Amino acid sequence: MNKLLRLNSREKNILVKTPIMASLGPSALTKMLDLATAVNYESRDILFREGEEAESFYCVLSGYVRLYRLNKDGREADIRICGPGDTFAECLLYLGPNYRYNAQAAENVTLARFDIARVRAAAEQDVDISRAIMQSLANHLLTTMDCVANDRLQTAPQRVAHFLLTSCPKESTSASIRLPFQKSLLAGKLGLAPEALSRAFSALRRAGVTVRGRLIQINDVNALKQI
Amino acid sequence: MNKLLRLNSREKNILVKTPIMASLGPSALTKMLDLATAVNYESRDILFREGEEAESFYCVLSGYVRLYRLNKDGREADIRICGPGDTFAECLLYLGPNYRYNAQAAENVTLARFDIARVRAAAEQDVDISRAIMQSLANHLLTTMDCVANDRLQTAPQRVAHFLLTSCPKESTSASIRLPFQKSLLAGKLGLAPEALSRAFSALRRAGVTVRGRLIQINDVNALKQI
DNA sequence: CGGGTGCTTGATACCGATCAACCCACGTGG
DNA sequence: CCACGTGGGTTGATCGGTATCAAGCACCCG
Repeated sequence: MNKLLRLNSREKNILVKTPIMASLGPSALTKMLDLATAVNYESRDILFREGEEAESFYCVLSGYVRLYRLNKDGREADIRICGPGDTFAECLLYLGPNYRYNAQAAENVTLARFDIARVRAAAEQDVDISRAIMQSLANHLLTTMDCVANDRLQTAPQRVAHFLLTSCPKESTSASIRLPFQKSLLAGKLGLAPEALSRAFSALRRAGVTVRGRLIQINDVNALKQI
Repeated sequence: MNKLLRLNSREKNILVKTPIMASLGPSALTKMLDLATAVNYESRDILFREGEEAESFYCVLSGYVRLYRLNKDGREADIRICGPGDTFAECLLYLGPNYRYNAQAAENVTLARFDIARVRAAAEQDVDISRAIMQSLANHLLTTMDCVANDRLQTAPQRVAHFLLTSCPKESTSASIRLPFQKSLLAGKLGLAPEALSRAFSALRRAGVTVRGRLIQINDVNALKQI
C-alpha cells in the first residue's frame, strides 16, 4: 500500500459509474464520495488477512484483487476475483468485526476505501445507500451461488466454456476475446490448477477455440454452448 | 402445496424468533407479520423452479428445503439446505424477476411466505426492515463463500468433520449428535454423492466417530479438528 | 412375511491435482 | 551481442479422490 488520499477527479469518475454508486441519488452520492479515500497497492501486496479486524470495505477502480482462503496446510483457494467496479468486504457492514478471507492485489490496483462504521451510519439515514448495498449483496450472493453450482456440476472444459460465453458479446456467432488478467488468475477463479486450465483450453480446440497468449478466438459460439 | 393462510399463533411464535425477524422493532415486526402467509408442502413437492417468475420469498418454520440447480443432462447439485429459521430467495427483492434455482421440500415443511413487492415497499419505508434484510443477505453471502472455499479446499472426510464440529456444542471434548435430516440430504449439502458420505463416515471411525442411523457419537472432538 | 426406502460396500472409471521437465518471451548485465 | 535468469505457460506421467454403477443389507410398515 502507499498513500491514502481523497480521490482525484479521474478516480471519482470511475467510482461514480460503479454499480454500487450508479443507483444513488445526488445527495447520497456526495455523502458516499465524501467518505471515500483512494489507495494503491502493488502486485502481490496483501490488503488484509482473514481474522484481522475489519475497518474498511473496498471498491476496485482499476486492476484485479484476489479474495482467497487458506487451509491449514497453506493451500490457497480463490473465492472471488474482483475487477474494476467490483465491491468487496461490504458484507461486513452488518456482520462480525473480522475479515473472513484474505485479499491480495493480483496486479497494481487502485481502490476506493470506505470506513465501515461511517457507511453503516450513512446507510441508516439514507435509503438510497442501504438499497445500493442490498443490491450489491444480493448480486454477490447469486454469483457465489452460481459458483457453487458450477463447481459441483461442471468439468474443467465446461467451466472454461461457460466463462468464455459470458465474456462474449450477446447474440454473436463468433468472437475474439482478450483476457483481462493472467491465465493463472482465471484458473483460480474457476477453481482449477493452472495446468488444468491449460488442458481445458487445449480440449476446447476441437470446439473451435484458439488461444494465443491472452487472445482467444472463438469460431463457433454455438459449439461452445454444447460442451 | 395446500392452503395459504394467515399464520396461526404457533407459527407466529416460531417466526418472530427467526433471525430475520428477531432484530425488528415492534412496528416493523407487525408490518412484516401482516405480510406473512403460511403455506405447507409435502416431502418432495417442488416449491418453485429456476426461471419461474418470483413473486415470493420464504422463511422456513419447520422441516427442510433443498435449493438446487440442474445441469443440462439433468444432474442435480444442491446449493443450500434451509432449515427452521432460514430465509431463502430474499435476494430477489432487489434483483431480476426470476428464481435462479429450484426449491424442493426435503420433508413435510411449513413456510412463511412473503410477497416480494410488498416487502420491498416496506423496506423502503422502514430502516429496521432493510437492515434485517441486509443482515440476512450478508450472512448468506458469507456462508456461501465458506461453501466455495470448503468445496475447493477440503476432502470428503474433512467436510464431514467440519460439519460435525459446527454441530457440536462449543468447548466440549466429546459429543453425541442427532442429524436433523436424512444422510442423503447431508451428502448433497456437502457436495458429495451419498456413497461418498458413507465412506467418509467410515473413514472417520478411526478418529472416534461412531454412526448408528441418525445418531453420531464423537469421542474426541480434538481428534476431529486434526483431520 | 413381503416390499419399499435409505444406506452401505465393492469394483471401476474418470477427472483433476501434483510433480517435474521443458518452452518461450523478456529483461538484465557482462 | 550473447549468457543468463525469471516468470508465465504448456506438456507429460503419476496419484489420489470421488462419481458412478451394481449389488447387498437393515430397518420400517404395511
